[in-house]
Amino acid sequence: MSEDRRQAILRAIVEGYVSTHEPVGSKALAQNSSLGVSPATIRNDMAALEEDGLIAQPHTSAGRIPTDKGYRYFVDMLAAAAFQDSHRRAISTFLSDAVDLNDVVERSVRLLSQLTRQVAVVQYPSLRESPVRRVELVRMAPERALAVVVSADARVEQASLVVPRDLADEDFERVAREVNEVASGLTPAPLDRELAEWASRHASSPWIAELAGVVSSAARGGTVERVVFAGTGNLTRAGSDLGADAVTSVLDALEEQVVLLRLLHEMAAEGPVTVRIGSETGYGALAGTSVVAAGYGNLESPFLLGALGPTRMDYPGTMAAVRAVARYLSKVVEA
Amino acid sequence: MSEDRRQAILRAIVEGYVSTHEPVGSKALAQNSSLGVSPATIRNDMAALEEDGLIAQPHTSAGRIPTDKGYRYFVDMLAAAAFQDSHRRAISTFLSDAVDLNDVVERSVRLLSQLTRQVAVVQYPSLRESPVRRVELVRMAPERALAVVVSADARVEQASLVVPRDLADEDFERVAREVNEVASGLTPAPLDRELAEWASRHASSPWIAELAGVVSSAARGGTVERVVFAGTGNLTRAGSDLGADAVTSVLDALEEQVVLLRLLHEMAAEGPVTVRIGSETGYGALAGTSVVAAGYGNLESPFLLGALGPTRMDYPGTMAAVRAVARYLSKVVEA
DNA sequence: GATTGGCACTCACAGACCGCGAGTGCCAGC
DNA sequence: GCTGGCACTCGCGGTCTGTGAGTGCCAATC
Repeated sequence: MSEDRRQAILRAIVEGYVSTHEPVGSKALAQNSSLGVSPATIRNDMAALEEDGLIAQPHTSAGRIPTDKGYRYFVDMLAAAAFQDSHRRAISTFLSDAVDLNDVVERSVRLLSQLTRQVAVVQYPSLRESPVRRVELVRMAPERALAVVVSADARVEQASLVVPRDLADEDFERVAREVNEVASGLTPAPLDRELAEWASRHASSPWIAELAGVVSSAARGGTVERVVFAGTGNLTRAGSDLGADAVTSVLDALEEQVVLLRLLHEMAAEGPVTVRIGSETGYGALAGTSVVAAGYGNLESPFLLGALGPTRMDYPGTMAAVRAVARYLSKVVEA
Repeated sequence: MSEDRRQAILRAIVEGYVSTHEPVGSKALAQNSSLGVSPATIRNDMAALEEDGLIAQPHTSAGRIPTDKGYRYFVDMLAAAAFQDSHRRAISTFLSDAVDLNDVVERSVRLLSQLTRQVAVVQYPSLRESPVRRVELVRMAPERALAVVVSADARVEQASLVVPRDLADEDFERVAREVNEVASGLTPAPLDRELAEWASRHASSPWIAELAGVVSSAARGGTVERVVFAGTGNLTRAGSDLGADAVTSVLDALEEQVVLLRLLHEMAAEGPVTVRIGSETGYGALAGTSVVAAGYGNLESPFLLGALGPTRMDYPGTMAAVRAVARYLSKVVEA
């Protein structure tokens, strides 16, 4: 029993099940695929594959379907997925006339969801290393102010802070001018130092320390990590395996964002394009769904993107699309 | 056959069906509701109601369920829905510690989706009438620049424009200073005049006219109308009548945004809290779903919010929640 | 030893059948 | 105009059965 043939059989089962959504039996396999062996032989190999936990039968007299572990094996043995030329063309036409960064991100999610026919997720990039261009300080109420940090790459972050109720407007304006003088032109690292030093000169006004902290973190991209989705409709589109409950919990998880971001972070740390299959995600809410993730931008601390769909998904195609969009976004962000 | 009793019967049918999800029959109605008449009488009235197209039976030997028209009648005869005190408390605790406008909006959608157990939609308010505080002009590439307009209420809008490739950086900076001098402190109406006048003084540089236009429209809140959702998971949560197809098309419509915004606009024009039931929405994709919408903010040209769910929804409760959140947002925005 | 054909077995699925009961429409009587 | 009574309808859930795809095992073959 050659190890090669078993791999071929597993591959055929995965591909068959992905395309037909039905358990695949030994006979059908012998006919359709070009293995050149009889059903009985295939059955023997299938028994071995089942022993290894790579495939399973939904019920006794049915064909086999891949388990999570089987998909994993399949994904790992994928050499390099062919990337359709149509994809490449779609990317350029779809994204070429984006006007700004937000637009690029939004078009990218849409595109990714269309290419993969899955739910696409892209994290907004916050270009953390570009210098601060200007800090706007606006007094919203007697004791509340809002800091708007505009960085040189036109990212805008805002954060609110509390100011003393009895602070005179002139003093407020003066501080607003000062913080601009201190912060303008600095990238986050020196910015932190300068702001801390500046705040220490105003030790008598604790709100200035708060302001310094707020500006520092805003310059780093703020504390919030935002993500956008597209293609949530694909979860229920005909052919999705997911039951109503599964869809509900996935939608909830998407809205939650926290869970999703943590998962994507973990995955991006592991390699360029990574796949988590079903239970591998480690989140009960995502049982039955797989996630294909990649990072883009600075590879030290990348921004995240990915596609999410039923375990029975077209892994090669999805991985290729995710990789392609990640590359494109990297180019845009790095430029 | 008193007209009053028929209304009471219709009301009982709607309420019964909404709470049990099952067709309601004459016998059950006679027992549970306090109509004080026999099932036979109710049957007669039911026959009349069916004649009028207000109710229907899914199959011959089943109870009655309301039609879209029946829900409409029910909604129209709702006097004033009692607004639970728990709602009021939820609103204050949930929204009290929002830090800025975006935060308020995001908390509001979440809240609305929780109160109604439906999909909630809120349009981002763009406070169009507040004065411009500052215009940032950033050159992104030799022939591309980005204008960031910060208004006094800390709304931030950005838009990109094309500049001459051979424009010297000094000239660019000078124009950046000028546009600030011209625009700062002006509300949209005078802003338009001043900018147009300023641009006409620079008639030899057509890109300045473009800049003026871009700033004008950004000050008005930009061209994009963004909306946020929450509670999409409620579409598939147990008890939702919607089939997989219906959910798919609703999710698609939500992502589309255009359709949804148009619908909400139409509805907001009609009154404070308006309801579209099933086919009344006029969009095939929303068959089987109803929309409860309201405007908030300036009632001349309000921003929009609403809740969206299966036609079999709790109309009084949903309308009350939508109205309450709209009021709250109005207060925040007007302040 | 790997492969193959044969064979008995299992079991989900679809269709047929059926009884129950909720609900109806109609009618005669109050 | 309301009510009780009654015959009728028909969807739903249950059981039953035949069919066929698919299996596991075994003996024969290469």
